[in-house]
Amino acid sequence: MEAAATAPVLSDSELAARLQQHGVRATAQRMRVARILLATPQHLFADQVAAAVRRSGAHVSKATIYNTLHLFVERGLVRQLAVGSLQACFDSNTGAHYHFQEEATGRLLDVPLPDVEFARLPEPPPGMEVAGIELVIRLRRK
Amino acid sequence: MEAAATAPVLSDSELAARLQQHGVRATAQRMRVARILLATPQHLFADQVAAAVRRSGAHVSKATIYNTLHLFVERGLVRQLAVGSLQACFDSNTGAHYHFQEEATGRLLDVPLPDVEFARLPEPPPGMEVAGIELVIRLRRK
DNA sequence: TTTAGTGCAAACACTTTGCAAGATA
DNA sequence: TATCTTGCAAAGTGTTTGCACTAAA
Repeated sequence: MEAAATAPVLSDSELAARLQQHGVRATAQRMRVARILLATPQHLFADQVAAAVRRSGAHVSKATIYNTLHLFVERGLVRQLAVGSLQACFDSNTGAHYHFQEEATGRLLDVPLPDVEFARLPEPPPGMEVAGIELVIRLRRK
Repeated sequence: MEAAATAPVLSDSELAARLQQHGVRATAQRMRVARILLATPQHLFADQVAAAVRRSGAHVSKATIYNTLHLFVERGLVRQLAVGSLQACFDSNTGAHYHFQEEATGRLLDVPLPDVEFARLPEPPPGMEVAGIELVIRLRRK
């Protein structure tokens, strides 16, 4: 087992504190989303968040799911990714990191920042600077 | 000027040959799409292809645009990218390469393969191997 | 009591599909 | 002729919006 080191599970009060730190009021619905997405590092599509909330016994409307996810993105609680599928994917690991992606399933796995090192990177065009680097290593079954 | 080296413009007969080489029959509609997308390296959304075709004086239906683009992808004439926006982007540079992306506009620029070099890459999970590496360097105005 | 948040349904944008008509080998 | 290709319109997805209702500061 190595999960303990990489998947801290946050309690409700820790989650509420986290929302407040980011200027997000901890309403009941937002807490339900936070429990799914923020309590542990996750990569989920909006509909997966909705399904997980429903599975947990509550109902949160589609509009509120999207409102909440966008608010979380805006306040830096979550990062929005564009990977392969045409759905928006929400990543609750907000630290800098990269991804593996299984070709067959689309599933994402985190790659910690120090596992990648660049020996050379291109010069940005004049007047531009690097704002971030997105790296996806696509995987296939051997 | 350096465009000449990186943006070869293909003639109709060269385009037709290219389609045939990939087992794609060169119908009138497919040639119209090929002229837009394949004659020169491009990153275009489906609707941009449709608009460009229309602008060139012809009409090709939405269904045929999509049919053609998917056929091109399937036959390796074009690569489909998922970048930022939730639209499918079609890249007629099929060689291995990476991308710059301007944050503000979403515009893509090619980064030639040799401009990036990795000093370290993560070990794929057991049973998996690397199928490809997607790298997007996001740019902002300095 | 004033502002912020929620939920429904309708609207939207992009993509795919079914099928009849047309083009090609 | 048999097959492939096209185009229209309709249906599907995923996402966003308008607006009345509710909850919170």
